[in-house]
Amino acid sequence: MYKSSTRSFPVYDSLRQAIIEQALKPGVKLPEDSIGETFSVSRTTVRNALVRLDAEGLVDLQPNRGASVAVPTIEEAHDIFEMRQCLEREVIQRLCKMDAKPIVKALKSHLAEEKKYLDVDTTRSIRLAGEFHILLAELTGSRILANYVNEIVSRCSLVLARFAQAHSAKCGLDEHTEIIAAIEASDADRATKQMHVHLDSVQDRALLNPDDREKDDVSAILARYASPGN
Amino acid sequence: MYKSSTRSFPVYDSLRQAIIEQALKPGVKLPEDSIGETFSVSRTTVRNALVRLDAEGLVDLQPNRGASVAVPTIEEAHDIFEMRQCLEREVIQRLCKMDAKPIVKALKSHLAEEKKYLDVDTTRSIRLAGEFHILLAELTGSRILANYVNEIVSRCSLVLARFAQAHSAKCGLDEHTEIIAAIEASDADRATKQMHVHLDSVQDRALLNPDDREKDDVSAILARYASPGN
DNA sequence: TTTAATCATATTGTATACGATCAACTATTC
DNA sequence: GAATAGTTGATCGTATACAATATGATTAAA
Repeated sequence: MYKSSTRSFPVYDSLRQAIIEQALKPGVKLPEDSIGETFSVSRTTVRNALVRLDAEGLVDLQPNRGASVAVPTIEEAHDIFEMRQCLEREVIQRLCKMDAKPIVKALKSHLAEEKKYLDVDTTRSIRLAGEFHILLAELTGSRILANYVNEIVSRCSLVLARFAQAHSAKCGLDEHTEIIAAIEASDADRATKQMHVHLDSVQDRALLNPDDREKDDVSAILARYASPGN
Repeated sequence: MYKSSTRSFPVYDSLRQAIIEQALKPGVKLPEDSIGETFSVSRTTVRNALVRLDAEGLVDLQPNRGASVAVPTIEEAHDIFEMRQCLEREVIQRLCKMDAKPIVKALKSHLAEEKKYLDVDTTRSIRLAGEFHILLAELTGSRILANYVNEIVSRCSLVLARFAQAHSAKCGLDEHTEIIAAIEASDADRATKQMHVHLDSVQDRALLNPDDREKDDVSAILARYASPGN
């Protein structure tokens, strides 16, 4: 959908990757000037990339205020996870209606990669875990579905950056294994349930955590300091 | 998600509407210069709008070739309809878990509008029929889900523009009525089935129509003329 | 000391300019 | 007459320039 032959594509791609890998945290300002300097392009080009990222929901572009990494609210966070459940359920159900053989082959190959970098390269490991889900979606053969899953997985990273404590490195590799097994057996119900459980565990890490909700809520933080003693 | 206080918003919005209402048909070129003239803005501003529309899949933006209204392939058309089934199923299932009263009220009010303009203002009638589905999605309270439905409904218009013969004016008003009734009864299964049937009928109008597939395929058209007699 | 107002600086919004690319047309050659 | 090469006009990609807006600091007044 986005053609890579333009100068704005590398800018878009780098920013996107940085946001997903949480190098750029929610709320961080993204000034056109400085980004342009680091990539040696003009603001026009940077702006192009930012508009796209805004359309994808990774960046918040406010008139006259510039761009910043999107800061999902807790409500949006829930919506995003629900949406992800919906989309990935669809993925699983489609895959289970297809010929399992080539699908399982591709998935196992990916799983091997995941195993390889587990406990070795954390950043890469997390990226691969996300790409497992994108691969699943691509294997359905539906470009549109794959795009949506790609987008929603990215936004989940944003939610995790905002609300989750620390990344569990062992980010569900066993669960990925079980999902593959269920697909191999063409057992749609089991696969769906496995996926549901898997995504729930990711979500729980982020959201079943009432304290974090107040992370940036100034009044809530101050309330803790305003003890009766003062 | 898109702030309306910029000069590019009206351009974006008008183009979008024109594409949805099929005034701008698939494949039509969208030169930055002439669009800029009609809106009295510079190419920079037009380009901004086009990038957004490209991200939404309504416009195809090719490097050095400019923008044109997207021309969905038959495969994409199927993907889009399947995706729509998936999303709207989710909408219905969420609505059936909620308090039916305010939902049904809003829906019936919209339905009255639909009835009002049926056989009176075709363009408006078609638009209202689409907006019924967007309203359904908005009533779930999930902004993300509503956005996705909005996008996919727009893309369905594109598919219809590309493949369907003529618009049936009575675009499923009865079916809308039945869906509301099922929601009113909080009967998720019935509502889901109704929605499925409804969307299938829309899709059939477009795609169960093997001739159209070859509409622009020159060799296929010529093949019909190259009878054995020649 | 606090509040309000003013100014300076930084950053964005938009237009314009110029180089690059593409598409169509013409002219030349075989 | 067909094919290729060269040319021209239109359109796009990107940088730059200037106006408009926001932000933060400084000063003046209460």
